[in-house]
Amino acid sequence: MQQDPRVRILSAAGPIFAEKGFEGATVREICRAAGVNGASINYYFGDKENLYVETVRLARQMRAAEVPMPDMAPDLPAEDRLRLFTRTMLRRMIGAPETSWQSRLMMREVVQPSRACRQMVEEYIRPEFNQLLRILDELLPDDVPRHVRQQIGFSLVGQCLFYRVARGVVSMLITPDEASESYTIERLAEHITGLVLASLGQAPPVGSNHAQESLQEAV
Amino acid sequence: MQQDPRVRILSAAGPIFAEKGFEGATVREICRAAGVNGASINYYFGDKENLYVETVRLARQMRAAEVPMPDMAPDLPAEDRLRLFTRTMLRRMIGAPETSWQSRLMMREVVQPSRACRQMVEEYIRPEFNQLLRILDELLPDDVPRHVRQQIGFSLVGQCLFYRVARGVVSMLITPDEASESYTIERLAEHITGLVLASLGQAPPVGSNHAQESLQEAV
Amino acid sequence: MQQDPRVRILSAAGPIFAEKGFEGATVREICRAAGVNGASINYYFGDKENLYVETVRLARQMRAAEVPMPDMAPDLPAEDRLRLFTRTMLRRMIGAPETSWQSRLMMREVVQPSRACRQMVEEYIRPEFNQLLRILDELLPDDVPRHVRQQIGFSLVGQCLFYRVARGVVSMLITPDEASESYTIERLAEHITGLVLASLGQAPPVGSNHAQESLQEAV
Amino acid sequence: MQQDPRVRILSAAGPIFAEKGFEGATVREICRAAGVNGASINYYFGDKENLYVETVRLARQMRAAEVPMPDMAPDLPAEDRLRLFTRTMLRRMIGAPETSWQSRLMMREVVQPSRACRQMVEEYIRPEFNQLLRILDELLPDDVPRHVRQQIGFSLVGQCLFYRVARGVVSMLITPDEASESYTIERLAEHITGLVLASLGQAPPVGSNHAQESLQEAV
DNA sequence: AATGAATGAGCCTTCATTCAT
DNA sequence: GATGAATGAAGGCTCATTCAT
Repeated sequence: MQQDPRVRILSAAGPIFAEKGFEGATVREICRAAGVNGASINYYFGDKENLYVETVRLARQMRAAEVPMPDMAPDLPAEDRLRLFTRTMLRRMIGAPETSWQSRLMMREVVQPSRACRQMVEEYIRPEFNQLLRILDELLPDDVPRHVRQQIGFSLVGQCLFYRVARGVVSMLITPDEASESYTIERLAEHITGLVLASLGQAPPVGSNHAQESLQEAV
Repeated sequence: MQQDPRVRILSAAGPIFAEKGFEGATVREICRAAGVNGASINYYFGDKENLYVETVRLARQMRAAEVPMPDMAPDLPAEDRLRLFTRTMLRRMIGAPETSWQSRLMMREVVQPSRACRQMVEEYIRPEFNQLLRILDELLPDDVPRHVRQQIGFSLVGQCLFYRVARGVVSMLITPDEASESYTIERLAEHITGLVLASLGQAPPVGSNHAQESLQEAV
Repeated sequence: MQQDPRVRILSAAGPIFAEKGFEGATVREICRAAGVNGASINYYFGDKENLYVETVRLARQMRAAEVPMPDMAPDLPAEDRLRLFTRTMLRRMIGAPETSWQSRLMMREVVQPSRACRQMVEEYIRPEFNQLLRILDELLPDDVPRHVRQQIGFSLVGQCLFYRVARGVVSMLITPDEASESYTIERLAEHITGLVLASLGQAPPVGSNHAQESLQEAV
Repeated sequence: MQQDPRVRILSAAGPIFAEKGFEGATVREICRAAGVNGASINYYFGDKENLYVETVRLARQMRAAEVPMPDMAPDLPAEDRLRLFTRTMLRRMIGAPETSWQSRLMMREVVQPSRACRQMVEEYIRPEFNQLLRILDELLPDDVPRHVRQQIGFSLVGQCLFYRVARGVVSMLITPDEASESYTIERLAEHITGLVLASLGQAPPVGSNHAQESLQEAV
């Protein structure tokens, strides 16, 4: 199928590193899954750590390509752009379980940064965080200091990240019914965006529109 | 010094497991650090995994003991109790760097649950999450559905967790000056509590009081 | 029950050594089975090897006591005494599976002699072999040389031993029905005694009386 | 010298397993004796047990190759074929002391069967036992039941086996002079064959021809 | 006298890596 | 360029034994 051994190795390494971590994964296992010779990793990537870094890079690229941050028309209201941003983040975090190894692997890097982290931050996280800050700029008065804008951004990102990072714990704290009913990407995006906008005075308080929510659902 | 070998092993294992994870840590390394015989782990704990579980348990106990959730007077306004809750969480997350292995280890369990996670959730996380929900009950109308209350709770917890989980990434996105100036536990607690309360309509919008903030700082 | 720890250890060690051999058995296992402290073996017997030697000695003593070579009235025909001898050997070898650990352990010593073997030969095997030789003396002309008498004795003993030593192989070569039907102690004793006596001209040829056998069975 | 590491390992493992058994032997020891890396056994054989099974298989093959059961001309009298059979068995058991590890190892399997035993029985022992039964068929009336034929076969095999299995004990019961004089392979084969044939009525009683024996010896 | 705690040596196995081809 | 064979180092764990009490 895929004939470039480099790509085959990377594709095989991704899910394995994501599931077992750098230490837990073995080169043998990866080589077997990739259908290549046991010495190939050292041949193509030098050593295991280098392969790991490259795999993280690939994960980032695939994630950005598969779930790109949508082009946001400049005339779109900032509230809607914030909603789009949140929904995209959540999609990356908890959507598409069959390819979720990418976000899972990147999560590992965020939680325990290795050599692969710096690059991921500079080429992926910082640009998108700046994009988020630009959206917030339109929702905030000009004299709000920089660190406050950052922290609001972190608040939004943190809420999204939570459902990826603490997935296991969340599933212990809620019922399966609640999970399938109220913890979908759409619902969570709505909640998080609504909470942040409400905190900025740009939306009604959270909890005040539950009746309407129910009403909407009924429609 | 410490004479109980069990305790010495656990104390030595904590930072090592926290830093390198279960797979990355070796029993030899832990034994050397604890100054005990190489067979002691198997003697006292049966095997490595059991030691790991016990270490996670100890981490939870130490964390809960060092930074206990303060007793909250029933007559204290719910806003203040929410502020206390947030501040305590943040203290546990990012305070006391010399003992931060406990939270780091627990973070690992949250991110990648093992056998040790279930117990941690039941004995530590769920009770405190319920405490948070009770505080929110007082801040929300009665007809707000359960899942909304949960999600508001997760929003608050997620923001706190973020500064622990994404600590490395945050430090790449902000300057050291910003970190020491505006990312203290107090400031972050104020921000997060303010954001959540504002989103509930119980506090002025975030960003609206920056002038007062600057004023206070000047004093 | 048994209060002498030495005896308890020996009784526990017997079946374990018999089943797993010296290397395969562990002192922990023996101590647990005996219900004594893990250091008891070293305390009472010095080391594991010494315990093994003592266990072999005990096995010999128990075997001789439980299945003693019957007193043979001097007026009993030599043929009958030979039959008795053979039956006793077979009983020790393959009878009473619940207590057969003794013969099993002694078998190990015969096959791979250790320090415990010499004594077992002198105090147990040689006297009984001499007893066998005296029976044969009565069945053989005076001028048969000593080595022939020995070899006839070895032939008889070897046939008995075979069903213990090669028990596993025999059970693969015959059917379970054959085993329970024709490989009982009685049948085998009859066969072996008959074969030896026939070879000495003191009994009809083996295979010549099968009709009578069947006849007897029918009765 | 020998360049195939597999063969070197097997050759080194044979004597060690034969002497110390599966448990007693260590892979380190075998690797050192074979002059190969300590990981080679796992590399070539998977694990220690597999090496053991392969070593037993090799022992069987070498033994069969070194002392093959001779082709027996169909016109050769059954008595002579029985004599040949016995002599070959004894040669394998106690001949060629310098390569006796093969028979010793096989003895271990007979006495305490492991996973390697079944194969040894099916590919080696059963075919030759059947060969023996066919010889006996010619010496016995047709109406002798199957189990009697088997037991006569076991009687012959058991006598041969005895001198291997109980080698140590035999050497304690007889004098060195007797051993070198009357316990040679030839003499023992003659004795055992003679005893079995006599028991079938196909030869003069054992002990009746001692004079002729002495006479023959004198020639 | 007898034992619970503790230990050093050694076990088999797996690992990422190297090297001759 | 690419690989199958082979390896040194280290892994977790079990063992018989010791020693202070």
